[in-house]
Amino acid sequence: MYTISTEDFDLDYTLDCGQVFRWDKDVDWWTGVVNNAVARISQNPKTGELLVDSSLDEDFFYQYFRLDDDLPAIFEQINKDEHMDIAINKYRGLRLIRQEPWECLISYMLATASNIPRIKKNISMLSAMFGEELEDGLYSFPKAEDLASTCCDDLCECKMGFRTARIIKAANAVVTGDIVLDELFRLDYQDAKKELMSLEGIGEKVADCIVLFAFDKMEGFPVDTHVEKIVRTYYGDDPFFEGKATKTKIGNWGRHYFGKYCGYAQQYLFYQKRLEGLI
DNA sequence: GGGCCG
DNA sequence: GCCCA
Repeated sequence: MYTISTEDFDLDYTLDCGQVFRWDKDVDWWTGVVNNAVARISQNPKTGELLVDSSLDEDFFYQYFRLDDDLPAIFEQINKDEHMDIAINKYRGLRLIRQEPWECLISYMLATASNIPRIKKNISMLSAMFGEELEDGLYSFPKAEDLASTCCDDLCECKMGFRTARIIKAANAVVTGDIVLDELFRLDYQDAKKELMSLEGIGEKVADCIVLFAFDKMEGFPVDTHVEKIVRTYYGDDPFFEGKATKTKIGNWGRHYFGKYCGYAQQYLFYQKRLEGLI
């Protein structure tokens, strides 16, 4: 057990905002599986200090929770209007998480036409069937090899529907080296996205999520149905749109309007809508 | 624009 | 959401 002191970090917002699917809260403690290890974390509401029970060290969580991001500097960049001002003041401390590329890839492929409870269920079933048991009831996320070598019928137990075949294909692409995930760190935003979109089942939105959450591309601005509604409601008359604000136009607008940290802007708007609806 | 799997 | 018609 050890502590990590933090500033501008809210554990609840960060783990609850819908970017990660393997954490659950029980009273004051969040339990999750990350990097093949179990972690239990609670936050002192007064001091912001984290209490951590895990074999993973302080440096790991510093990276994982992006405590290296200068949040005040990021807010200064994205705080373009009263809507963002309200969101960042209300949910201050929400941070993006640096996810593991492989798990993030599969998680967001599963997110297609789904919802957070179901995505969580799918991933937990996937881990229980193909991962390693770390503690009773807690399993590591399966390796690409584990999923590539299974037959469709076994994977169907995980209730992933039409996503099943895509998951197997993606696992095979990773195992054969058809796509090398670590290489994507070296590519810029556009190229990394293009590479991901060569996989079946990955379009604009999913690719944006993956480059933003796993590959450090803060220009990712995923436009799902919620972000589309938010932007149309708050910013739909922006001259940039020249008419109807389509999803692709909204993505380009977000990158342009909020600048290089637009991924943070997207997450604050997204979380606010999930909790409050359109206001 | 409709089908896809729960 | 993605994909294909």
